[in-house]
Amino acid sequence: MFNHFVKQFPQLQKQLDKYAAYYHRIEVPAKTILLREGEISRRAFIIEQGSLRAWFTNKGKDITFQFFFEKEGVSSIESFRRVKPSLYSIETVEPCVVKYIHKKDADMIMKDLENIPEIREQLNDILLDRQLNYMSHFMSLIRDTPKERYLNLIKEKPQIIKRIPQHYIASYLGITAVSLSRIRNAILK
Amino acid sequence: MFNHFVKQFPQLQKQLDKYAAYYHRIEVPAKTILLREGEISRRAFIIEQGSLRAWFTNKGKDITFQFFFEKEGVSSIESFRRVKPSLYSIETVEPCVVKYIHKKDADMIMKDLENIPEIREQLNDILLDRQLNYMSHFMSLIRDTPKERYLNLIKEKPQIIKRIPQHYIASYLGITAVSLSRIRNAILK
DNA sequence: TGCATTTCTTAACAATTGTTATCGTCTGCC
DNA sequence: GGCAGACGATAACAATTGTTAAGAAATGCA
Repeated sequence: MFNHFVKQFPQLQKQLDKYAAYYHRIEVPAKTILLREGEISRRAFIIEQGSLRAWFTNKGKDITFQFFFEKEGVSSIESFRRVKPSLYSIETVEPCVVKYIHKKDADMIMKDLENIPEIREQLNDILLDRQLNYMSHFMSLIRDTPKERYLNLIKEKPQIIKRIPQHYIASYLGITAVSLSRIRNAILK
Repeated sequence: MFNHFVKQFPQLQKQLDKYAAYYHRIEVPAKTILLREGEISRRAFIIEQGSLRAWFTNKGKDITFQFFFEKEGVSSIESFRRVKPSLYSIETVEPCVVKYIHKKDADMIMKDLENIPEIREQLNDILLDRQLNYMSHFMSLIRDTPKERYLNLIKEKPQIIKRIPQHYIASYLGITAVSLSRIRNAILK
């Protein structure tokens, strides 16, 4: 909920704005961990300014699997909704201004919103969108080579290329930083 | 909806059973295409017996990205719900007995069910489960080597290893059939 | 400005995977 | 039973990616 598709639904956004008083606003430097892997998420975030990444550790290396930018909502959804330890950390990449809401307030708001059938439908649409989003990522990973995925990223999400350090992008593509550097070199011909 | 998580929700299953009359039952041989890539999905399926795969073509090769077995629900969800051309085909792997429901009937049933808050919550849970499922697949693809993914498949989904031809499994793992054969050989030591 | 840290590139070599082709085995079916 | 097609293993070679290391370039901050 409150995820990065919210911005596509102005009507829903309007509803959420009614609850603006429940949001807290903080400014944090780069590399600030907002949620640590293994902890239970008790806050959901919206980015006002800056960028975040979601990452986890595996065999001593950290692997980034998602990036977030302005106006996007961020939470460890399974941890937030189901009150379980998060499988990953959420950390600022750039210095950020973020707003957050506590779980108890979010739950209350959701109870309100779910009584409005129209809003309910939009929330369902958001859930479906997220699912299709992950599905299409998954399909791309088994279909495309790393070079194709990188070219695709340049076309589809240029802000990632411009604003995110390359070694984070490398793990997002499923390769090493060295390999991504070689791919970039090969693209220049 | 009606997906492979339904079986985890007996109460929901009970509700769906009330509408059993809307389901049609068919027996089809192996390699029968139930939905063709590019077509609009007008039916949702439940497998009574047998196995299915979801696949698409890319550069002349076909890539399988999901398998389904008994009691699981199968549909091209974005095509079925949003009335858009499907991004992939759905095809039997083994000879199957499947039940299906027409979209107009499914829509009607959903309208009924959504009025029951308890059921609504379970449907939401199902959507969230699917999302987490794809997310965890995605994380595994950028985290693990093909060999690790294959070993994981043996442990987590042995029915895939036992019942699905190897070259389908290979594309599901994001590698070629030759490479999977080599990995199997290496595992034997 | 200057320094420490982070980020990126490149090289050399090892390991893995892709490609193409061949061959043996299995399977379903008439 | 016999046949055609599907399936899987293997070989040889090309291409890609991983690993480790070193150094250059960029960045942030005191």
